Amino acid sequence: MRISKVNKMHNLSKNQQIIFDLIDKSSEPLKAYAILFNVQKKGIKAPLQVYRALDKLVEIGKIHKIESRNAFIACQNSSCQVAKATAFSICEICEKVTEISSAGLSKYLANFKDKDGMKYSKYNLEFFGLCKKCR
Amino acid sequence: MRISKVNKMHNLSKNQQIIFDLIDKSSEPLKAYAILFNVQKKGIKAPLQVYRALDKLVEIGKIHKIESRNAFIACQNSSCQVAKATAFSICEICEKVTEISSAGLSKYLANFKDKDGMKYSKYNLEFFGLCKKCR
DNA sequence: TACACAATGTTATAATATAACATTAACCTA
DNA sequence: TAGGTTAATGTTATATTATAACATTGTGTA
Repeated sequence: MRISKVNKMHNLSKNQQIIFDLIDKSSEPLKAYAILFNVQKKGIKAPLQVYRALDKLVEIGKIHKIESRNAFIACQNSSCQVAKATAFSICEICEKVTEISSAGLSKYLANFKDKDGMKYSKYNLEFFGLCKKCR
Repeated sequence: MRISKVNKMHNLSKNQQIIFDLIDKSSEPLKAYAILFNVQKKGIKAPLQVYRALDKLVEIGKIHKIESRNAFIACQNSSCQVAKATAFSICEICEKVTEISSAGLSKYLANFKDKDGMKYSKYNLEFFGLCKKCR
């Protein structure tokens, strides 16, 4: 069965798949050079190969970048197709990161208008605090 | 009149003041090495001098870091003493950044609880879209 | 004065990310 | 299925962002 253009799946390329698998099975966000180190045995030798795969994976929403940490985490939200509305909680002690999926929050932010009545197409929110274990 | 310990003002040091002034008069967020270039004539020669001043200024809430851009902007919100609750709008074309001060938004986020009932002490929110001019 | 702490100065280096260019693979369509 | 198009890859070099380590100086206060 052919995949139609409209519903086109994001079939990952070789490098993209290797890097996604690594991030997906990681229990914590991974940094680009940690990824590089881990995939060198699979033939990915250069930073640029990693960054290109990361860029694509972010673009299609399979992973997200935690901006305050320069690290990447797999999308936890099965319905998230594009990286356009993301929220995370970050523990300042153990650095555990969790993707927040709250219908209320995302609705509130998607509808938020600034003073000029401006709405935004995209957002990223990072909460900081202490996780249950670290309190 | 002496300044009491409790109400201590943040008297900026020489380097902190130089760097704050530069950021404060800038119409756009500044990157660390752009700052370095600009203050070399004032005797600040090394990246570390810049980063140390930036760290302190962020800590006391005089400036904020725009995480997605690795750039720094002066706090627009006169009541903001600490960098614990920040929100910005970022134009994806002209890169104009504005600090959002919305009582509704900050109240909503300050009171936001995740699925486990967890509240957070701090957050950073970045909205992306097109500014008035760029639409 | 002298103690404590914050800030500075300096050199070196670590960590994060992109430029530029050549090549190969995958996909579509005529 | 040939040929054009785009995405992905490989590779070397380099740009950008940030911190380590250590010595010194300034500042407030007991």
